[in-house]
Amino acid sequence: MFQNQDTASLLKALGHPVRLQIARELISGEKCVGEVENMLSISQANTSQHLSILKINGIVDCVRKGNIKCYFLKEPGKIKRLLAVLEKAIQEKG
Amino acid sequence: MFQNQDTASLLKALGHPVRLQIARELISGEKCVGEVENMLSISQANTSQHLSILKINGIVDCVRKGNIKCYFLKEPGKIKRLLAVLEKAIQEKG
DNA sequence: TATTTATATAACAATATCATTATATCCTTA
DNA sequence: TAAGGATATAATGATATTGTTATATAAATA
Repeated sequence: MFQNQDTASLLKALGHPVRLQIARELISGEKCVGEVENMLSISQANTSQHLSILKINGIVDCVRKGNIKCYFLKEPGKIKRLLAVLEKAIQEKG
Repeated sequence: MFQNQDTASLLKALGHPVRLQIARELISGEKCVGEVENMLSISQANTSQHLSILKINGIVDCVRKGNIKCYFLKEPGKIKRLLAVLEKAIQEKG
């Protein structure tokens, strides 16, 4: 059972509609907290909390730029591939 | 984008170490409840509950064979691809 | 230095998930 | 049709997750 717990944690982190959507939005490039907040129409606090979970699980990282903080996918290629596989699976299911 | 909820549900279903391990074991072929139970060393009831969650989320299906019930991956190719992508992502992370 | 803007954290109530125990159901066979 | 094996379900308590509200921190600027 190699890295089973790590893999499960990664899946779990992405297994929430808000966090999955954030990951999707970040494919097109880094976004600051306020942008994510507006795109998903959720509260500032909740946005920050979900971003924190994504960061803890190694999915995103962030960099401060003066007053704001920009979040970005740590490994965009991998996330892109993962989402592509998933989309295909889901589409063919319906 | 509207498959977002479905995709998140799929990820969530696989985002538990026991269920992820079950999915992995089923790659090599169908297994009955008792076999899964023994392989993972968890209780019968818990095994059944996790299998039920996997089934509800369209990841596995089952067929009764007399006294026993065999569970199998509904779309082995897709699960295999998904896990392959994940494994690669995890391995390169460490 | 005081104010403003952007983000993070704490506290909390509501709900969900989890594993366990006990019991029920389904199928086979005697 | 009764008994036994295999699986499912119900009930439950413990823990985790979620979103909200309120507050704190950090950086820019007045």
